[in-house]
Amino acid sequence: MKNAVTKTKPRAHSHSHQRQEMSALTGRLRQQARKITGPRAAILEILRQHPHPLTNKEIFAAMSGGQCNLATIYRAMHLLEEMGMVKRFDFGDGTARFELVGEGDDGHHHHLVCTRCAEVVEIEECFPSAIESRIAAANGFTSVTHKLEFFGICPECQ
Amino acid sequence: MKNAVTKTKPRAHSHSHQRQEMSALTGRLRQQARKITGPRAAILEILRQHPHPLTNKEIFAAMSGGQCNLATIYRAMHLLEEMGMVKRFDFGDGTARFELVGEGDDGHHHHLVCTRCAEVVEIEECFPSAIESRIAAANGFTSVTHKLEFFGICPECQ
DNA sequence: ATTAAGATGCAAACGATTTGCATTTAAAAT
DNA sequence: ATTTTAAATGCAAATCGTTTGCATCTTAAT
Ligand SMILES: [Mn+2]
Ligand SMILES: [Mn+2]
Ligand SMILES: [Zn+2]
Ligand SMILES: [Zn+2]
Repeated sequence: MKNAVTKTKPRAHSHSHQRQEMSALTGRLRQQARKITGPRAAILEILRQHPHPLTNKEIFAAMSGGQCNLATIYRAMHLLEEMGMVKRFDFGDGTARFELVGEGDDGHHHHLVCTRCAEVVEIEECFPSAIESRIAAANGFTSVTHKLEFFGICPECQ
Repeated sequence: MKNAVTKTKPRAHSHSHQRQEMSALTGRLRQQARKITGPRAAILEILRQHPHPLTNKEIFAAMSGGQCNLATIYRAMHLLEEMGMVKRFDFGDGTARFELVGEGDDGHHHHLVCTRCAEVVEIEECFPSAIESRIAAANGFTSVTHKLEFFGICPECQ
């Protein structure tokens, strides 16, 4: 039995940031009859080790020797997004960012971004669903969701 | 005396949507030593009569006979944004949208957008400042604000 | 080993936005 | 009213993130 000694139980964040097993990731691809290719494995590996959203260019740069074409990354991110394996985020700078999403998790969460140095903090809080429901009802809308990001100056940059 | 009979007092929205006088708008430009030009007058006039954010292309299309060049609109929107006369919004479709802002108003507010027909509803509610303060404090950030937009299916499209 | 659907690389195409530069113009100065 | 000049415009070319057509490859099933 491992870890028999007292140990702080790891806090499971609502948006699961515990790294996913590579096998679980490739398994999800196989289930959908998609191929496990070099580029895809490399992309998933990079996403796996980053706790914050990455741009396609950042993913591309993170690959040692241009393991694949940038267009391939764009295509892969679309596929992964459709499959619900990654979530797309928009920090308002005209560049999409992607984060790996845990199995069964829809990935909905928010960030606090430093407008000086671009540091990113993962945020647990969400827009109060009671208020959102009220907004939806008041306007006759259904399936209402939201995009929400926070911006400010981080401790380092103040 | 007009309207002597019982009448519902018009609800003043937090983000002033009462149309601004053209003279007030041009006055703000003059104060900053900017010129009142044909294109700028046309742009302000169009923004004045639209309660929802407009894209630059929509503003351009709203001008009868190509009263000005699209690049001029882009430049004007940057100027107006810097001057705090318009607020930029991002609905996540890669196209900026602008809305006229009342004098003294910072224009901060949110929208509910139909993902089927793109109908836009102006929203009064805002992210609870108490929670935002807690998020800022918990992470040592200052000057924290947020971008927030709601998405759903409007009554027509359901 | 064969095969076919799926994936990739590459370059061209795209749409929104920005920019350089010659020309025009609003508004201040005379 | 005329002159003057900083500011603004038009136009075309450039930029940037993203998408796409197509020939070529590769995964994974047969
Ligand atoms: Mn995140
Ligand atoms: Mn609005
Ligand atoms: Zn949320
Ligand atoms: Zn708000």
